[in-house]
Amino acid sequence: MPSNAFSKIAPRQSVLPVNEWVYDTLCQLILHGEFVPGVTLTLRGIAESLDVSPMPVRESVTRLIAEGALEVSNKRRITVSQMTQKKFDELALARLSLEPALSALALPLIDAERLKLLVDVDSKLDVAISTGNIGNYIKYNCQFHFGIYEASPSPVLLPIIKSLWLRFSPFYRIVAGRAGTQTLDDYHESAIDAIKAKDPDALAKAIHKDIQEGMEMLNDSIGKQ
Amino acid sequence: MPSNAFSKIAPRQSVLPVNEWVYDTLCQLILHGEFVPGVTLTLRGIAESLDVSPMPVRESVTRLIAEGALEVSNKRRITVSQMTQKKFDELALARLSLEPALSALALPLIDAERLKLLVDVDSKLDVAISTGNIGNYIKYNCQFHFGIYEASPSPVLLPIIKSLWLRFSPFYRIVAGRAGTQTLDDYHESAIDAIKAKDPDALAKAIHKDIQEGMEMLNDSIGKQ
DNA sequence: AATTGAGATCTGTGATCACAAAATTATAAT
DNA sequence: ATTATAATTTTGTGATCACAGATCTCAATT
Repeated sequence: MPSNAFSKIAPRQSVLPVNEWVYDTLCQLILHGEFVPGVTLTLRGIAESLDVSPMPVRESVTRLIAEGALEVSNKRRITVSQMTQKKFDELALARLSLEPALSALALPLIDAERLKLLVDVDSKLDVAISTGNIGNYIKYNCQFHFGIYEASPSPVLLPIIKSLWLRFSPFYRIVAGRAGTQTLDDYHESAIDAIKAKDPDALAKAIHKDIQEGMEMLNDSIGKQ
Repeated sequence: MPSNAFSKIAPRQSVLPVNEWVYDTLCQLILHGEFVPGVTLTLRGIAESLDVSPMPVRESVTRLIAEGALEVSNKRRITVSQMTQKKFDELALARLSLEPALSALALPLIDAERLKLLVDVDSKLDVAISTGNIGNYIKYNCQFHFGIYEASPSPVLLPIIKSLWLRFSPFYRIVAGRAGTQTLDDYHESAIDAIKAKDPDALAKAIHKDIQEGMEMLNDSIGKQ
């Protein structure tokens, strides 16, 4: 029997093509930190866990490898990407270069409804911090950032930024899980203020600071995974 | 009979896995401007042109779609990505943010041999400009830039930058082909000078200017493809 | 000449099989 | 008990088939 990658996945209901549903599901699992860096996955194992045939899994995994979320090891074994100092530095550089810029582009497209959503997500994030719920912290932090970015239907920047998140999220989860939420802070307030003030530069700066603080916190833990 | 995507491809000799050979081949064709934006491709057509089975083509095309080089249209038809103003602006932003930075990172790793190669490629590029050989211009311009970037084995920045090039290269070829080489300039000299002087900031600035000039030249042609 | 529509063909997606290389387990030898 | 070796299973890759939806062909009709 093929090794099980995970279990207890919500069954497919949507009318999306199977491979897209598989891809989205795997993305969510990765972004929310459900995959441990270094763990090896198998096509048949994922297929069984998701109750689909190996074929659409193969296509999704190929995509995720292209996006750097998964890696194919030495002798063709699929693994969840591990963090290295070099990768980390480049991820930080790319995030700091692109995410503040996209925030500024997206700001004019954030309407009242989306702002409300962001405020709501941020309050849930505060709850997650104070109650020590790492899983929710990861999830709501992701939702907050992409809640801003996705206001702009960016055909280039958004997929690239998503690929950056796919790369560091597994590592993020491990580190945050070990350190606990007491080391985490919420730098999103100034971002919300900037959105309310409709000030793109201020938003870019707030996101920049948020990323920098977060990545600095992570930086000490590289190699100690 | 399936439609032929192209013809006259060098047969496979290498010992790479078939899918990687197919991927590399398609990348080169795209980067060198052999694919016309908007053209639809078919898995079976590519497979026949490359004399391989459809399976490895499928995998390669999936990768290229994930990287934005190809697109799957409205009703699942594979096409070479077309340029839009929004895409173009984001590509320019991303290139200007990442490529100068990677240049600076790579500079300390450029040895004498690589410098010699860069000088050589640049002189070939000058010949291509003066003789009006667009194809060679595209090729050597690509080789010059990646000749710098690849000095640093960057696990994150390099693949992302490659994906940026895959997205604009088909468009680049069309525009350059219509305008002719008389509108093209060679801004690589100051980059070479900066490398010789081992001055990362100067190299970053030179690459920045090179990208800016090139993208500005392209900007007027959007939508007139 | 332009339009329509039925039949044929092509295309992406998913399923299944085959296979060699790798990994795991079982067995034997010291 | 530990190591060496043989047998078995698992895994990614490639090939082939099935199929529904899209596309194309081309004659019939207006």
